[in-house]
Amino acid sequence: MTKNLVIVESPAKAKTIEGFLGKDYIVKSCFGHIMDLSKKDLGVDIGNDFLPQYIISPEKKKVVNDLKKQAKDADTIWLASDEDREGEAIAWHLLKALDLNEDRTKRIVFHEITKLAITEAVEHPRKIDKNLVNAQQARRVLDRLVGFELSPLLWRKIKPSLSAGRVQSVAVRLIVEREEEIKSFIAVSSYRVQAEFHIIANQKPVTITAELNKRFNVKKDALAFLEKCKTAEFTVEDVETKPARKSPAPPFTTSTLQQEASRKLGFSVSNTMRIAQQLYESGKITYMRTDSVNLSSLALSMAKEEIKKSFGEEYVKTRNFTTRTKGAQEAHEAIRPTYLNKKIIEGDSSQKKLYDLIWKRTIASQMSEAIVEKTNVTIGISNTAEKFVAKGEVIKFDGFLKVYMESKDDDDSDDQEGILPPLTSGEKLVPREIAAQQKYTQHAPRYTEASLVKKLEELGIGRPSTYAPIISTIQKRDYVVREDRQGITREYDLIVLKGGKIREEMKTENTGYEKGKLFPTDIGTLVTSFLVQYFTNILDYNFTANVEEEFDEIAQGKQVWNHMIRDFYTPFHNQVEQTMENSKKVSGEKLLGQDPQSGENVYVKIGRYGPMVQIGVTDSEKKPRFAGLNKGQSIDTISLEEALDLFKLPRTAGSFEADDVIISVGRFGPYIKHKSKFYSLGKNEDPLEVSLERAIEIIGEKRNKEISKTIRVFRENESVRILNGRFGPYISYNSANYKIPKSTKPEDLTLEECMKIIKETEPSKKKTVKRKK
DNA sequence: CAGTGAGCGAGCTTCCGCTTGACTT
Repeated sequence: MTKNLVIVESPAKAKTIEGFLGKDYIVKSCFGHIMDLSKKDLGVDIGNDFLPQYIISPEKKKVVNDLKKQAKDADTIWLASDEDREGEAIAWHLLKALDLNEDRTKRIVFHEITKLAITEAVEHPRKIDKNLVNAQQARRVLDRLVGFELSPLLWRKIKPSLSAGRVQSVAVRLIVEREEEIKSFIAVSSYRVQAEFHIIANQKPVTITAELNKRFNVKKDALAFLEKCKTAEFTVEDVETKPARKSPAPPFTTSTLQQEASRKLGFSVSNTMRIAQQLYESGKITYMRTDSVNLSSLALSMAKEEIKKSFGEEYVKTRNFTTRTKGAQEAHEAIRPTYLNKKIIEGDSSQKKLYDLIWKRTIASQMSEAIVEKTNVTIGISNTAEKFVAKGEVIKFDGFLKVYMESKDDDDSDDQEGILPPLTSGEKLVPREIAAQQKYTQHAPRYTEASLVKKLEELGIGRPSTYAPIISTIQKRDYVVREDRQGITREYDLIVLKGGKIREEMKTENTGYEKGKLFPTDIGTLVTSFLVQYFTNILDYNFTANVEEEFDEIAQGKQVWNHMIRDFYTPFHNQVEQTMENSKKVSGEKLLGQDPQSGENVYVKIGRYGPMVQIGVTDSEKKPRFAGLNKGQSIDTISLEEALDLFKLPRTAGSFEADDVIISVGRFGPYIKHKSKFYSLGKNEDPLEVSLERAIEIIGEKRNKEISKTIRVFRENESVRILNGRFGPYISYNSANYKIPKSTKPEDLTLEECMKIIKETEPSKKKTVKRKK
């Protein structure tokens, strides 16, 4: 009989801890939350003081039953879920779901997985903190009420299946408003003047680049300035050097890891988390969902050791970072390598890269500051008051920079500050070239997945475990798309003074090119403007921060959780009802123009299935015609001509093998239909232009592919085929697929054997293909 | 997988935060 059962949230953690505790302890995991609000109705009994209707989550039934059995055999049950609001609730749910006796149940917490931390935790058990549990209930109930009252409102007023919530709606709002800001942005230009001076230092020619301390708004002024420069003398007026220090960034949290992996490695947020999970499960890094920048004392001493060994004593400077993040709960350590003396790990290339990043960041965080010397040289111009300024930076001691430097989001800073040669006051300089370049102001950057996470974290919205899911939810709901967009070329002036002559040039640059950025869709924009209009309070960027303060008061026992919920819900529910009654259905309808053929109005709007064009009106005798917008089109930007083009499909390209070849665009893009078979059209094919010849070619290509993937067909029964697919050979029969046992060679199968496999195999439960349409 | 958008109107959709597997044919 086991004396002690310890329950933690993560199975990987369970494995490690079991090693620390010895044979009297068995450690199991509950895989996160085991109970949740019922999904039928609201799951909250409004009339009964907001009593939550908990059920054991269906996918956790097995886990709970297993734990129940283990608990029966144990003398003492140790609830060791994480030390935060959600963890406390998990402990409480375990108590309830496992039907535990409170006298032999103990609650323990630790935020480092070290033997010392765990044995200490076991020595200091406590009771479940009911206040903290109540704070979690308030959080959970509030989210449910907001989500399950706002979403149905959207179904009625905009379109079915839409969703809204405390977190996702604000995330979308950020992207929508950034786009609006960009749309109304007007780039203004000014002329930046740079001079190149050549001097001889240590018998070597060196170029110094200096920038004028003033920009000219108009070309005329830039020209006038260069004209003056023709005859001017340039003198070094001042050389100022001052030392500066640079400090390393704190160790990784989930959010900063996602940002750096995106900037330095180009990983998407979900990719980063998947790889981090693999590293965690194989024991290479600590837990990857954390908001803490704290390192354990063990980690600090390991870092010290490693830095001393690899770089020398003078590079060591251990420090404790404190979090500045709103609402951080710090149940875990920062993300770090488990063993800091392990510089390189086994694994695939992405694992190696991510590990390397984590190792460097962790080590650098415990290294000395870098000492730099900054130099500012002011160069006077004899016939005008403006000055040229040259900036230099010299690293005197590299410190942590030896290992790691954090990247910035805007990496297009073109002022490279290098080393300046020694200059003295009064020294005369001769310019080799002075150039005035027309520079345009930039709009605020669009969000990337990672910079959105950064912003959400700043606002205290979302948690380490939810950043990646938020990003995918708002894309799944079609509120936001992640895309690359082509830029446009723009002309700019370049005026160069060289050899006593001024030359003017018109040059072009590419601007506005976007890679992997988040753009709002028509639906995202419409839903956001609806919610902002009627639920300004919920969509407020500070809403989460404000309710978090109240949750904290509940956790401290200063407020009763369902009172807080009542104070929120009463006006909120009233708002919902008012909106349901008073607001009209919104579709974002816009009149594009008239159809030249019929003279009828052409509208674009959001329909039941998304953005569409409509010719004519519904209440006229003639039925209106409809067409859905294609991918990449927007009701905001589509032209009348493009809209009318959508009605040219489907079209018949001609006849092939006595059947029509029909070309159209469906949910998955443009396609060819022939003999009730579908053939996708590639990116480079225009469905309006594709000829019959090309269509036949595409049909032929697909047929050839089919043949090459066929391993065997039976003449006696052509509906049974052995095919080669993504996951290896399989049997296809009546549009259902069957696995081939590993022991048999697919090419040797007889028809009888195939039929036997088909009969014996349970028709595999069809994956519920419920998709957003 | 692949045009659907009223008319009649069933029954469905939805939140956030904890955790990993299942196993694609």
